[in-house]
Amino acid sequence: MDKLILIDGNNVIYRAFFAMPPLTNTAGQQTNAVYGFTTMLLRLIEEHKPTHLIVAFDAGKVTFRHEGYQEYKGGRQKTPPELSEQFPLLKGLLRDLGVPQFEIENFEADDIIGSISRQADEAGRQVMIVSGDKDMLQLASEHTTIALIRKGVTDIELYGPEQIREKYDLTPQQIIDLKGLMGDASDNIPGVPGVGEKTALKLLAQFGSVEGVIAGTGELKGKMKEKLETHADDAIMSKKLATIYREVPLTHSWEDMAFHGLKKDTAGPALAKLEFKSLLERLSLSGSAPVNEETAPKADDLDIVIAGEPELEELTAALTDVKALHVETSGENPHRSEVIGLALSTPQRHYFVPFELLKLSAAAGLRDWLADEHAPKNGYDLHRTDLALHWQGIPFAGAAHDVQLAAYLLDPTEANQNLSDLVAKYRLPRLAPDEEVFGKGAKYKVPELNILGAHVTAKCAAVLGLVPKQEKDLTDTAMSGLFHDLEMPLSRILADMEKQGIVVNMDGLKELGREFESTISGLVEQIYEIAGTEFNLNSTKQLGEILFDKLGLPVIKKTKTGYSTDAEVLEKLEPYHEIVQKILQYRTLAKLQSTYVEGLLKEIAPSTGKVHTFYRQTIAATGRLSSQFPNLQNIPIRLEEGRKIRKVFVPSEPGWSILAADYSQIELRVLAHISDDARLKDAFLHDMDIHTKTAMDVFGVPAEAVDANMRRSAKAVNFGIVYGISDYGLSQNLNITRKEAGRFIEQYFEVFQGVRRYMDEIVREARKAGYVTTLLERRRYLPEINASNFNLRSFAERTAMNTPIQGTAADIIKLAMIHMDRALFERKLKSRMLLQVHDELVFEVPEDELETMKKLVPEVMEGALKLSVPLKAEVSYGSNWYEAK
DNA sequence: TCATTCACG
DNA sequence: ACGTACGTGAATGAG
Repeated sequence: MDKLILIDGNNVIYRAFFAMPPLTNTAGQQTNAVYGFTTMLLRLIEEHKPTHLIVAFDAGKVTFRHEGYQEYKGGRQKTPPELSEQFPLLKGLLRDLGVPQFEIENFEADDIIGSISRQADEAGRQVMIVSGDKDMLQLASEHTTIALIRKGVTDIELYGPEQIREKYDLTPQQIIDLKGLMGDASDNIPGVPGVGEKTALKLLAQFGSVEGVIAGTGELKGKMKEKLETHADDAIMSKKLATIYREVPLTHSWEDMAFHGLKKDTAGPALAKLEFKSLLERLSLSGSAPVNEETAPKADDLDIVIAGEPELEELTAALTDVKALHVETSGENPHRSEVIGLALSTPQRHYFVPFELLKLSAAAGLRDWLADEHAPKNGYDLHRTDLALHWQGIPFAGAAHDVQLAAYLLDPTEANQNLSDLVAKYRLPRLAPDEEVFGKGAKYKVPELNILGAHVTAKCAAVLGLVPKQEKDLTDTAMSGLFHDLEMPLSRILADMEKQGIVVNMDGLKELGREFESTISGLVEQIYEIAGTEFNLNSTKQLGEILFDKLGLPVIKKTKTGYSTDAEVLEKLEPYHEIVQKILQYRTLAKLQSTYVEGLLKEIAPSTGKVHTFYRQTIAATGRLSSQFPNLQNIPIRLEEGRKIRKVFVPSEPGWSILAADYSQIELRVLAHISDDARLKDAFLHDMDIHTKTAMDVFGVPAEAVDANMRRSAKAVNFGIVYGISDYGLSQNLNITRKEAGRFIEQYFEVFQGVRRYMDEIVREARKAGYVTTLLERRRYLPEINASNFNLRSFAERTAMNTPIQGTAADIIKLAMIHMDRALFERKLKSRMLLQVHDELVFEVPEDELETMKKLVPEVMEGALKLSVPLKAEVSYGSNWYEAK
């Protein structure tokens, strides 16, 4: 049998507040009303075992009652702040207990209860209404009992229609008439002056209702008759005000009110947080959820201190207890960010420190803590934090657990791992997304202090909740070592490299720009002349019209939006028209000019004369880094014109050199290791030219018979193998038919059978486990590996083949960077690591360290990880990056 | 904001 | 039959 309990939340918490002694928790927050409410609630649940349960709250300042009577509830005292502070605590606790709560804008709790009970009544359901308000008695019926709270919170008296008749000799409906006559001082309902409970009951016994009394005043006499006649209207209005509105539009269903028992997993921590130890024991939850330092604080009941100068002292004393830090910064580029403020979370309290405060001498202790590498910090994107603080002159060290970085390892393909998404993923209390608080794009605006402080502390508290959960997940997925010993240490090294930056010779770059400019303008002129018209050369649409409509060149390829005009298409069109080659040249130079000359000039920091890139450690699904603002991982090298750009990257001190070292064929060496292919391993053990060797084996010819074309094909096949080969892809790359490409692949696998075995095995493994891993256990999930859609599945299969290779190579160079950083430190070398380009490390080196570094760098890189084939690193140096080739 | 193109490993 | 090579970031035009 269903049983619904409806609790008048506002009324009960109010009574609890006055009934309980002023209990406070260790943080000084008063919790007596919440405690009293909870005691009553738990008792109700135990005794009555409801299947459905609702706590209703008032919502909105103006209720429909005010529309008729301005003074309604006007006489009521303002809610004491000690009580209003406890509302969010109660609401948060109810959520964690698993008790549904309703609020409906502009209606009071009793109207919600009246309306729900009417519907339940009509459905013949058993209902119990809990309140301290006698008005509720009007809702009693055959199925509905009213539990009136008398004294304290647990002393309740049950009223059905029967009990109401016994006590008052009235029907439930007549309760309204009773109030209409006697009024209610607490609600400022006037009633009839001089009529109290006794008189009212007597009158109702005689006339039945307010209307009956008014109609029957003729039968009365003296003072009573006079009062009733002059206040007849008041009585009618009072009755109206006392009538509970039972037609509130309800959007909630019966299922929404279902109560499935206390949510043990969240109830324990929530009660522990409020320090309700006796309730914990009563529910025997204390064992399952001890007061836990890492327990996530609830977003809406944080104990927040917005620090001003006086609070800095308390905060400084609390620093040893800080479990999380969040520094709020603006903008995408951390080298140009403003620091808005920072939040610190201790298990008890959360502090928000506006940035201005951090610069005061009173904040010296806090700054020392920030700079202390032995003071561990948990946070979100601490790498960014480090940089933003650095440029404000505040050193940062001691990153221990970065939740963004951990989330990346746990699922590197999950895009946009912002804090509020992470919090939702781990089912922690909701955290407002930044856009909600700051606005997006051009509308970005820092809100007023209280909103800002609440949000930034909520982010910090979210970190606090995420850390233990992620640590467990990292351990469960065998990535704890990868996280703590590789990615976390690397993030500090990256920050150092970025702060250091690399000098760009501005004059040299401008000169290069002028050279490009003169060639470009010449080309543009010629192209317009040949085309017979001027148009926007950068518009693929306009260019397509010129080439294919006006000049009638054959359409090779189409895009979603029209003609394709990419380099591959243009190269095929070259024989048809002289304009094509000029367009290709223009494209090359325009790219260099806009991206590398103009783009790079914009990124030179005036204060340092350097470019400071930002390596992102949480973007690439394979574990590689990416580089932004500017991207220094795609500086031209393949074509001589573009390669000249590298001449402007120079050492920061006179007499120093740029030294670059790159891994030779690292991906194919990794493949040799993980596939354990005998021939491939043999080739690397003898340090052969791998593409020539592949050509020899695939075509079955001796070394001297391998011509340039054969080597080119073999090279393409090797690339294809690393990418997860398909005949179609190879045919595109080599410009041959799919059949021919297929034959190449088949021949390759005939010779390199270990590679074939690996490719089959890794796909099978991915299908079974749902993910693939690198040598260092870096993981990538491939949910589409079992898709029925051919394209999706094929893509996932190629990814399964490629990720362990590309990812292991990424692991290796990351290890090398950590070893290199350590080596430079231990040997007290002045040389600096500046850049990483996937398989290459770039340093600036003083003259007297050149010989040391020429040996040390390749040694460290080659020794980063022991494989079954040797790793090989080649070093070169010069007066700039171009010369280091 | 999306699509196209092109720079890199 | 299906119709793409793997991983990135920046500039530009179009809607």
